[in-house]
Amino acid sequence: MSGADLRDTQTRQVLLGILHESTKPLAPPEIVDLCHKAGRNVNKTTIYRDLSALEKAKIVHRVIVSDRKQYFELTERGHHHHFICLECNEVEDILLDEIDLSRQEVLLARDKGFSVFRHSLEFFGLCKVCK
Amino acid sequence: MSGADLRDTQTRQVLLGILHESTKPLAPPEIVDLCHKAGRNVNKTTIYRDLSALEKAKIVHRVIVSDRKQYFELTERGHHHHFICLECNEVEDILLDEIDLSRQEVLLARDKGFSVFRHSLEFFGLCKVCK
DNA sequence: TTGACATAAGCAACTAAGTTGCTATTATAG
DNA sequence: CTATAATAGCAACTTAGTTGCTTATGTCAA
Repeated sequence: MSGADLRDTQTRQVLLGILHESTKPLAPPEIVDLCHKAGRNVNKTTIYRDLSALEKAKIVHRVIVSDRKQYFELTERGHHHHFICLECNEVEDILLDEIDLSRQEVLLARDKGFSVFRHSLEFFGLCKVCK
Repeated sequence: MSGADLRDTQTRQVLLGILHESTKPLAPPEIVDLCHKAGRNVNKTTIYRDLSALEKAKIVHRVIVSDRKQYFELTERGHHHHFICLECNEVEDILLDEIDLSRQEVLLARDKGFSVFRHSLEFFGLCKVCK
């Protein structure tokens, strides 16, 4: 599956279909819900394990955007940042080409001795609808 | 208490003492633990409610830095960013004076119609000890 | 095409964070 | 010192996420 050592199962087809159709990162419980709505009665354990497998295969990656929840989105969507509405908790992708934070990662490695793998930048506030 | 409409209770003294001595944001369960170690057998509900009260009074503020946990730190510490070690989960404060993300907040407001209150920037990787 | 077998899915039980309703306690103004 | 409003504690709950184990299924070789 997608070149990786993964089986092409029905659950994963549904899962990836859902992620493809989504314009924002999704939390595992949301995905479970959407699977049910799509007529596939999947167990949450499966979703967690599938997401981990897909993450390992770099098809999906983890974003930390809000309290107590992990969100996932397609890797192919590329690196970007997020806006989170504090009222409705909607997450919107944000592209900031003017800011190059990878430079900061290099500096952190040099000055602090960290190995920096990734960063995450989120803006919090109210969206058009909620404000 | 501190000008706000808050009582000066023993629990809050201990809580603020702990936050003052910490060089990194702390999660409520950690704070409960530290209270116990400091000889104050406080209930977690109290800590959650106190932190909310202190947040409302702007003495403390919430940072979202990792999966499933909320971290708190003193507001007076000023705005900064974080480095999170993926191995030991330690959080280290980071000051990046070269980057001014408040400009981005203005742009988001103008281009997207968001009211942006704050942002959060985290770098993930391995710390000196773990790598 | 079939069968073996490794991978994946499901189920149940669990951990841990965080919340809520209610009662008991305590800081503080008078 | 007392009244009372704020705070603390307790127990029960919700929800995210995990783990061990059994059952089902996709895939490869014969």
